[in-house]
Amino acid sequence: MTKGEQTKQFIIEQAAPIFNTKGIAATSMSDLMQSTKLSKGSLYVHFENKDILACAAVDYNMKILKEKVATAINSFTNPKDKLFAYINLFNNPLEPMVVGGCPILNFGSEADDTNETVKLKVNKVINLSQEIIAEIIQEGINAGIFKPTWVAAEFATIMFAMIEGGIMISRMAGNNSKIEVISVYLKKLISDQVV
Amino acid sequence: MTKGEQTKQFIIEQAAPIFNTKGIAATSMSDLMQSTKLSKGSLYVHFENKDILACAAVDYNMKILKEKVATAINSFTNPKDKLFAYINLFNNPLEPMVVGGCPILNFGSEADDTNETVKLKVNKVINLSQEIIAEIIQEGINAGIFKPTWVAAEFATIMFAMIEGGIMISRMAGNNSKIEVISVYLKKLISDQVV
Amino acid sequence: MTKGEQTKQFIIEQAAPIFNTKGIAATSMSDLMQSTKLSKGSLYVHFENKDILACAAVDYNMKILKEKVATAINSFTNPKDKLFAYINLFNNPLEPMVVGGCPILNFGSEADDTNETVKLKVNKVINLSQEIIAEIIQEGINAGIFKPTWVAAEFATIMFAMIEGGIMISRMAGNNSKIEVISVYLKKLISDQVV
Amino acid sequence: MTKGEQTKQFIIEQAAPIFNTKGIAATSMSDLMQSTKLSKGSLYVHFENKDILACAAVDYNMKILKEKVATAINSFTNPKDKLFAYINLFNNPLEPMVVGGCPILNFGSEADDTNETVKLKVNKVINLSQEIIAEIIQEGINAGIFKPTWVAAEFATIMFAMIEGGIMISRMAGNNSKIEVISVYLKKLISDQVV
DNA sequence: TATGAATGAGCCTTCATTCAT
DNA sequence: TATGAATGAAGGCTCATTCAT
Repeated sequence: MTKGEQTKQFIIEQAAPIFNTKGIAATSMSDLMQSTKLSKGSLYVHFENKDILACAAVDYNMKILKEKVATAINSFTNPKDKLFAYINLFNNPLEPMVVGGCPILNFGSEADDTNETVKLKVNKVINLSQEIIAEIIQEGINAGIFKPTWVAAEFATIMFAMIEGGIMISRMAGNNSKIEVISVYLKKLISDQVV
Repeated sequence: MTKGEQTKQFIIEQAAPIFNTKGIAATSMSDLMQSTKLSKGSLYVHFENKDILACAAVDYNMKILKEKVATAINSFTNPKDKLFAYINLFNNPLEPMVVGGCPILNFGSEADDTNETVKLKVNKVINLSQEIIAEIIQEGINAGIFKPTWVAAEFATIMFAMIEGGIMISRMAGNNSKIEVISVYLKKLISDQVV
Repeated sequence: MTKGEQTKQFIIEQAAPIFNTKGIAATSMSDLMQSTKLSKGSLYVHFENKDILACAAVDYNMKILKEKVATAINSFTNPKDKLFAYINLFNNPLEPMVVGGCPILNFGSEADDTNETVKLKVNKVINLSQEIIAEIIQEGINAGIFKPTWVAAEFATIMFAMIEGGIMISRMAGNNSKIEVISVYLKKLISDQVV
Repeated sequence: MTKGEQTKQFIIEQAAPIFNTKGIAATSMSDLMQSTKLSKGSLYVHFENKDILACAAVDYNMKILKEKVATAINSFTNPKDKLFAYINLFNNPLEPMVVGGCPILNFGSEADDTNETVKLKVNKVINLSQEIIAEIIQEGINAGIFKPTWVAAEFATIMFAMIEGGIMISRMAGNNSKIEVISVYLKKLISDQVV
C-alpha cells in the first residue's frame, strides 16, 4: 500500500464514524480536518469532493457491519446458533457495532430523498442482509434442522425489519428494553421452527 | 385566531413537509422563505430561531400522523379491523400519509445523536403508537375477541418495529413488495389471535 | 430609489473601476468587500453571484463611456467638430475617461473565449460606436459639409479600429506618442472630406 | 538538447495556447498538468513558479507570431506584396495564426494594469511589428517602388493599430466582415503609394 | 405584523507552492 | 528528472440571525 493509499484509508477510517454519527450533510470538511489532523487541501488530494469521500465512508461503515455479521455467524455451525448470533449483534443499539449506530438506518433515512447513490448502496446491504438470513435458514432446512415448511425469504424480511425498527425504537428510548422484547420474540420464532 | 397566529400556523404547515423531506439540518430558512413567500424577517417574527420552527414542524408532522391513525382506527369498531386499518395506513411507503415519509423514522434518525429535543418528541410518539396498538388489543381481549393469552405490549412493540423497519426497506428498494410481506404476516398473526 | 437600490448602485459604482482595471476573473468578491466596505453577505443580498455583479459593472462602465462620448459630441454642432471631439476623447489612454482604460478593449479581450454574455455586451457597444460615427458623417454629408462620396460605414470601422488599436499600443508603451499619430492622421482624413 | 530541456520546451509548447486562450490569471497549474500529463512537481522542476512559466509561454506565442510574419513576408520580394502578405495574415481572426488569437491583444489587455514584465514583452513586439512594416516601406521607397513622400513610421503605426483594432472587432462580432473592410482599405492605401 | 438590508461565520472547493522520495 | 502527497490561503457562496423601518 503506497503512502497515498494509506492516507486515503486513514481518512476513510476517521471519517466513517463521523459521517455515521452526524449524517453526511451535517459533517463538514472541517470536521474531517480536525479528526484526521490533515489540511483541507490534503483531504482533496485524496478525494475529489465531499460526496465521494462520504460514499467511501458509507462503504466503509457497511463493510464493518458486514464483517461483524460474518464473523458472528461464522463462529457457529448450527443454523439456529447463527441466527441467534445475528440477533445478538443488534441487541445493544446504545453501544452499537458500528460507531454512530446502524449505518443502514442512518444513511438510509438521510439518503432517502436526497442522495440516490447512497440510497442504492443502502439498498444493496439491505438485500444482502436478508439474503444472508434466508441462506442460513435454507441451510438449516436442507440439513433437516428447520422445518421444511418455513419460508426463508419471508422470515428474513420480517426479522430484518423488526431488528431495524427495534434499533430505532431503542435508540430513541435511550434503553434496550424494546430491542430485547424483539430479540426474545425472534428467538422464539426461530426455536419454533427447529424440528 | 389572530392574524399573527394564522401566519404562524401557515408557516408551520408550509415548513412541515419540507423539514420531513429534506431533514432539519438540510432545510434552510431560505427554503422556507420560498415556500411561504414570506420575508426572512417575517419568519423570525413568529419563530425565535430555526430550531424552534423545526420543532413546531416536527410536532405538526406528528400531529398529522396521529390524526390519520386515529381517523383510520375510529372508522372501525372491531379491534381486529382497527389493527388491520392501522397496518394498511403504512402499506404504501412510497406514497406516504405524511409528505416526506414517516416522520418518526425521518426525524428519529436525524435527531438521534444531534438533537435531544426532537429525539424526545419522537420517542413520545413511538411510545404513544405502541400504546394505541396495545390498547386496541386489550379492548379486544376484554371483549372476548382476542385470546386472553395475547401479550398486548409485546405485540405492539413487534408490530410497530416491523412496520417502521418495513417502511425503511421499501423506501430504499423503491417498491412496496417487502412492506406487503410484513403486512400479510402481521395480519396473519392478528387473525391467529382471534378467538 | 429605495435603500436597496441605492446600495446596489453604490456597489456597482465601486465595483466597475475594479473590474475594468483588474479584469473580471482577477477581481474577487473580497476585493469588492474592501472597496465597498460591505460584508460578503451584503454583496450577495444585491447580486445573485459574481457573474451578475460583473455584468452590471460592465454595463456601468459602458454607460459611462457612452455618456462621455455623447456629451463630447453634443458639445458641437458641426459634424467635423463632433468627429474631432470623439477622437480627442481617446487621445490620452494613460489617463482614460473610464478608470482602468477602455472597457471595450478590456472586457472584450477577456470575454473573448470565456464569457459569451460579456462578449455580446461588448459587441453591442462596438456596433453602437461605429453607428454613432457613421451617423455624424452622414449628417455632414446631408448637410453638404462632407463630400457625398465619403463611405460613412467604412470610415466608421476604420476610425474605430484605429482608435482601439492605438489605445492598446499607447498603454503598452506607457506614452501617448502613437495615439497622437493616429489622432492627427484621422483628423487629416476627416478634413480631407470637408467640402 | 538534454532531456530536461526537452521537457521544458514541451511544457512551454503545451502551455502557450492555453495561456493565450484563457489568459494568464485564469490558467491554473492544474490546467497545465492536464495538458502536459506531467505531475505538479515536474512542472515546478522546470519552472520556479507560474509567472515564469507564463512568461515563457508569452515568449513562445510571440515567437510563433513573429515566425509566421517572417515566413509570410519572406515569401515575397516585392515590398507591396510583402505588406499585402502581412495584412493577409491577420485576415481571419476567427481562425488565427496563433491558437487563442493575437497574443499581443490578449496578453496586452491582461497585463496592462497587473503584470509589468509581460507588458514590456508585449510592447517590444508591438514596436518590432511596426519596425518591420516601416522597414518594408523604406525598402520600397529606396527601391523606387513606393513614393518617397510616404512616411514609413506613421503608416506602420496606423496599419498596425488598425489591424489590432480590427481583430478585436471581428472576434467580438464573430465574423470577419469588419477586418475585411480594414484589409481592403489598407491595401488601397498601399497601392496608392506605389509609384 | 411584516419587511428586506446587513452581517460574519462557515460551507465546499481550488489555488500556487513545497518537499521527501 | 520526476513524482505526488501535503499545505494553507483564498476563491465563490450560503447560512442563521439581527435590526431599523
